[in-house]
Amino acid sequence: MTEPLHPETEDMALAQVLAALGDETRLAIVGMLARGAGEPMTCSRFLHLGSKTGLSYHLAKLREAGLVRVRPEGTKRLISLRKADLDERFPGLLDSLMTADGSEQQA
Amino acid sequence: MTEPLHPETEDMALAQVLAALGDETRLAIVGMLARGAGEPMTCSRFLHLGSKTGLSYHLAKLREAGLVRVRPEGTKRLISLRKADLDERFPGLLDSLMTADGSEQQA
DNA sequence: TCAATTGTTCAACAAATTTTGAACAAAGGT
DNA sequence: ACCTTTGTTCAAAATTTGTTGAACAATTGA
Repeated sequence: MTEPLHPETEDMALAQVLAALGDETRLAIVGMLARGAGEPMTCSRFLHLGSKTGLSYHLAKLREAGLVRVRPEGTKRLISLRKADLDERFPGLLDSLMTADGSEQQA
Repeated sequence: MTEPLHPETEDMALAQVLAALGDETRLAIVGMLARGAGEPMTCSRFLHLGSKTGLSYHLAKLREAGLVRVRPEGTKRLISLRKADLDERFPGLLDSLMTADGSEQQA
């Protein structure tokens, strides 16, 4: 099992980030992480959103786009939102997304 | 030829908007419109981005997501960014996207 | 009326994405 | 050593997305 690869902050591509977010499952994952006050979550926290295999796939998409960081910790993987990096690369984007996402939850 | 359909502002779905933007061609179209100071553009203005048919497809995606308004004018179609509607529905999103897109152009 | 301009629609195709299940890998606990 | 937990990898199948070219529709101008 090889170390998970993450793009450098400056290598994040806008279209790739938006494509990664343009999926209900992945948007829900990011929403949970954003509401989680920066605390990393294990993959199993997202199991209600899909199958084990499906989540592995979606989390890889998010990681490759630069949205999340994955840190192996024993047999688990700790997933965290790359908030500081995203704010640096795309100022204001994450905040506006979370505001928008929050207003959708109500409806 | 039936009138183009547009979602109401409150019916715009975040994931659909992001999916529409998660494509280089469509992101380029929106970028041009955003830099165009609100002036509507005809489809032919985007011809350097792809074929006539392809643009028709991509513009429909943008229209269905709520990003652009399409107004038939004679034999042409005037395309405009729904900036006010987007700012109302997703405050700050468009601005952060255009800032980010601008900073990508340089690289 | 005829031709040119502007853009859409359709069907076929190609390509990328997503889902599924089985098998595997690494670490921890007993 | 064995079993459990946690998550990945692989290949196949299903689905969605994007592209192409031919035909069409509406408007404009000569």
